[in-house]
Amino acid sequence: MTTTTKPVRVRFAPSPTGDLHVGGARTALFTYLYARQHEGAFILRIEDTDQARYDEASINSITASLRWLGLDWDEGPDIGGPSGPYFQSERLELYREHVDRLLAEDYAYECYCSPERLAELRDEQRKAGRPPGYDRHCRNLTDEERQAKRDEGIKPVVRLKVPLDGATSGLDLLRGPITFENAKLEDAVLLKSDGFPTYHLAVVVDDKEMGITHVTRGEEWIPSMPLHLILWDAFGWERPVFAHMPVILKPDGKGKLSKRDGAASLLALRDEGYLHEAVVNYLAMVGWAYDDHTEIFSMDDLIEKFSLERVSPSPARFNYDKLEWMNQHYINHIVDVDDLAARVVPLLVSEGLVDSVPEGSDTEKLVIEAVGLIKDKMKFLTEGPDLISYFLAEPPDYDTALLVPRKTEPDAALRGLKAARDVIAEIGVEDEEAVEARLRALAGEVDLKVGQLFMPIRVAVTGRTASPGLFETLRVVNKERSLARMDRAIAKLEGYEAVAAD
RNA sequence: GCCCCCAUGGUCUAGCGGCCUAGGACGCCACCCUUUCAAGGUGGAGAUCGCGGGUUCGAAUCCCGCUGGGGGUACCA
Repeated sequence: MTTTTKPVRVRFAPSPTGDLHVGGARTALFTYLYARQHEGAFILRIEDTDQARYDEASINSITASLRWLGLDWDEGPDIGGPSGPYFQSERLELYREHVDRLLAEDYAYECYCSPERLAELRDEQRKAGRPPGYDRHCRNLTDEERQAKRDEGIKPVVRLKVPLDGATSGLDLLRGPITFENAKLEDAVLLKSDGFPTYHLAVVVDDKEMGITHVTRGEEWIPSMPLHLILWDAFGWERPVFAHMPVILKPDGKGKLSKRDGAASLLALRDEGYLHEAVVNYLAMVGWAYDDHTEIFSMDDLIEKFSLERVSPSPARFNYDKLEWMNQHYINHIVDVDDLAARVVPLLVSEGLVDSVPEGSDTEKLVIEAVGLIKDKMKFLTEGPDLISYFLAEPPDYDTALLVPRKTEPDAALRGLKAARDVIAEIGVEDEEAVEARLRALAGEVDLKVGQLFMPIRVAVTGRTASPGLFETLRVVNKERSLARMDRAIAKLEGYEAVAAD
C-alpha cells in the first residue's frame, strides 16, 4: 500500500468582528501546533464577508494577539502567499464563479424572497410550533417567474439545493462519523444579495483553493458541516479532514465563553499581566493532555507532543484559578530572571517609576536583581512595578504602627532599630551572612526576638511588612539608602512615642 | 420545538475490557520549612467513574435507553 501524504496545510480563519478570545485562540493554537508538527503551512485568512459586523480595528487586534502568543503564520495578511488574497472580501470574483457553476449544474438556485417575507415566515412557524426554516418557496421557480422577479429589480440570493431525502455524513477527527438527515437541512444562502458569499460558500471555496488538508474550527460549526460536505461533493472535490474543537465554557459552565467575559480577550489577558507562555500552556491543557501527569509545556514541547486526535471532544470550562497558577508558576520557576526583568521594564516606565532603563545600565542591573528577589511573590507581570518599587525609589510614607510588630512595645522597636542602624553603619550590607549573623546576635543583646528586631528593619527599609529576605533586600537597596530609611523610621518612631505618650 | 455534540472528585484531565481498592493538576484544609510575604516540601478531605439496562468470566472503558449539560437553528461568522 502506498500512502501518499499530502503536505499539511491548515488555516485559522477568524472574522474581524472583535478581539480574539480564548476559544478562538485555542483553536488557532491547536491548528498551529498541527502545522508545525507536520512541517506544514499555517495560514491566516480573514473572513470578512459580513459588511455589517465588520470591525477594522479587530484585524490588528487579532493579528497582534496571535503574534503575542507566538503563532506566526506562513501565509496571510501582511506577508501574502501563493494562495492569496487572504481577505475574503478580495475574493468575490472567485465565489461568484463557483456559484455560477453550482447554478448551472442545478446544485443551487436563486431566491427572491425578501427578508421581510422570511421573517414573517419564521414568526408563523414559531407560532404554529413548527421548526423555523426556509420553505423553499423559490426552489422550483420557472424561468418566466425568475425573469419576472428580475424585471422587478429584485436582487436574488443564491441558495444551496439540499437533497430532499437521504442523509449526509462525514467524519470528525475527534468524534468519528456524524450523520445528518438531509430532510432536516436548510437550503442555506450561499451568496447574499450584496454579492458577498456567506460563510458556507466562502469557507468551502477557499479551503479548496488554498489547498487546506485539515479543517479545524470550533464545535459550533458542526451543525453546518453537512452543508459544507454537500458543497465539497457538489463541486466534485475530495473532502478534507474535519476536526471540530470543543467549545470553552464560562467558568460557571453556563454557556460558551464570549467576548463579553472580560479577560476572555487575549489582549486583555496580556494587559492584565499574563505571560504568553503561560496562556499558551494553559490553553493547550484545556481539552488536551499528553499523559497522566505532565502539564508544563513550552511551545516547542507542544509542537513535538501535541496530537489533534487526542483532543477531548467534550466542552471544558475556563478556569481562571488554574490560569493564574500557571502564570505564577511560569514567573516563579520557568522564565529566567533577565527575561522577566525585561518584561517588567516597560511597565516601570509607564508607571513612572523610572524614566528609562538603558541596556547595560546600573538601573538595569538593579531591576534584574530586584526582580530576582521578588519574583516568587509575583503572580502577574503587572505586579512587578509595585513589588520592586522600593528598590528604585524611596518608599512612600507609611503608617508608623507598621514599625511596631505585634506584642512589641514601640520603644522596643525603636531600641532595636537604633542598634541595628549602628550595626549596618559599621559593617555595611554587602556581606549578607555577616549581617545576618550580627543582627541575630544583636536581637539577644537588646532582648528582642529575631522577628521583633527584623520586622522594624524591614518596614523601615521597604515601607511594607512583606518583602524578600531581609539581608538580600538590604544589600540590593544598598547601605546608604538603608541607613537613611532607618533614620527616617527612627524619627517616625520617636515622634510616634511622643504622640502615644500624650 | 427540531437537529447535532458531550458526560471520570468543585474545575481541567489520565484511563481506550482485567495493571483501578480510579492516577495527576488547580482549588480547599493541615503540618513542615521560616526574619515577613511568597515559593517549596509532606499529608488530608473530596468520585458508588450522571442514571438504568444490556454484552462479557470480567466494564469507568463496548452497545441501547434515559437524564443532564452544551452547541446550532440569520442574506452572522
